[in-house]
Amino acid sequence: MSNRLHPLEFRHVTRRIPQARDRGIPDATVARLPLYLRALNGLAERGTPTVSSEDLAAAAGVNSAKLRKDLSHLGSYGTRGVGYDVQYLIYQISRELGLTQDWAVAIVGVGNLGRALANYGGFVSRGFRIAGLLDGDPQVVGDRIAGLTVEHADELETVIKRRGVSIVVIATPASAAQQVCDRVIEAGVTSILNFAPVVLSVPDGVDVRKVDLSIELQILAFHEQRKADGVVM
Amino acid sequence: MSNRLHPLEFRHVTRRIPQARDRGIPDATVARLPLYLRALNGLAERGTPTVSSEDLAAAAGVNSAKLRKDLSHLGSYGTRGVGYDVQYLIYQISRELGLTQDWAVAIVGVGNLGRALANYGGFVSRGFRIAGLLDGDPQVVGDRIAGLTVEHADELETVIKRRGVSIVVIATPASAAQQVCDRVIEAGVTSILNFAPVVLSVPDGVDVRKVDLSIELQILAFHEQRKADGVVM
DNA sequence: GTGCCTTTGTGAAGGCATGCACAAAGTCGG
DNA sequence: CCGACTTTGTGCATGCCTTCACAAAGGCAC
Repeated sequence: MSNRLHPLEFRHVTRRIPQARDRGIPDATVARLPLYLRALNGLAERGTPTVSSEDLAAAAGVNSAKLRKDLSHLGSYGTRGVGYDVQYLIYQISRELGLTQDWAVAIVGVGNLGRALANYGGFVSRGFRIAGLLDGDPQVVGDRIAGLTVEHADELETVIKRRGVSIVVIATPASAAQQVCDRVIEAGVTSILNFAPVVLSVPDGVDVRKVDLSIELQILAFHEQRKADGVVM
Repeated sequence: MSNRLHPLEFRHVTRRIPQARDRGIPDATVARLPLYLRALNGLAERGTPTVSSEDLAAAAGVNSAKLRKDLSHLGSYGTRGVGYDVQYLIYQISRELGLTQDWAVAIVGVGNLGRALANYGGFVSRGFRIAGLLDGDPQVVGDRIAGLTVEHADELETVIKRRGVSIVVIATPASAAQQVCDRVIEAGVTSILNFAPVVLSVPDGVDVRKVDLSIELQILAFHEQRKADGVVM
């Protein structure tokens, strides 16, 4: 028996690596940029011309040093003694996040959640255009939702290729999710937002983000129980 | 990701206190427990009696060492050479998360998202009971959704107190969220799941978790843009 | 131009999470 | 009852993230 490293032990290392070759922005930072963007848009609406890291941090609910470090990854866009120009920073963050371009999104699965997503204003207002709604249920196909007609899931590949869809939202039941996932990847999609309560298995190079509504509630329940147990708060 | 401190409050640290007979389970672990639970339920349905950390980790999509370390925080529930008893582990994790008790949840805001949440099966099946649906729009009040009648938001305090609601889901427009938040806290609620795109300001001792659908899309767009820019993957 | 005041950008330290590697512990066939 | 085998639980090293603290930079008043 060898006590050296097994040469084949990198099966589980296939995870996406944040790797710093270019301007490698830390994942934690990327996840907060949308937060800053939202706060900035709020300030812009009120006509605020500039904002300090302290104030912006408060509006976004983070520590100001963290905010400054996050922004420093994008470049040096602040002015010492003054703060950040709101409009300019909005543009820079948007550009970094890729929101200055138009993204075509398809939603697969038009149940309650799919409908809610289709009608959700937060997408359209940020450069995401819903280019297709698809469902496997003939009962639902043909419905008009948010200005779009629901198409049959058979059309998935066609819709993706014809309309240049690059991001797919999976809002199907758990049982259909992996199959849909495989098909959209086969059709060339490499970014997936998954609402189905399953772990999707995907090849390298494909990004999957998962939103699980019940997990959040379970985490809350954990903390709520802690409080009730008489733990010193 | 969690109840963050307000930037101006970090002098008097009232942070989560790990002391007290220290069963202090790391936040990162708590966030994964629901994942393990789901994987275990899948195994239980197929009648699997025991599972190794390797297999369970694969089903949950995590590293097996991480899984073992996570579980070790709950206690020593595995058997060396064999693995974990599926049913027993389900029970232990459920208990730790507080899912063995019944949680009354109220959903405020019955738009598209609120309706989707009310109909979402993942809640009920995990010990969460929807005890109230409320909305400020008289047009919506009286609608029957998921077996419940929508009540007017004026009833918020009454509903919370009479029905023992301990977790509130805010699915209102951004403009109403803070007001709803203040009211439910005043009524004694200390756990809030917020879908409105605003940073809620709450006193210490109140847990807020936030789900923002558009943030996830923006993070995907960031990575998608990176790929398109010809970055080496 | 000078000096003061504000605020950024970042070096450094500490904390937390991750994943490897292995000893300890338990099973199982014979 | 024993020895081989499997798998857990964990010490440890590593790296990322957060936060503090401060020097450097720029604005502004005069």
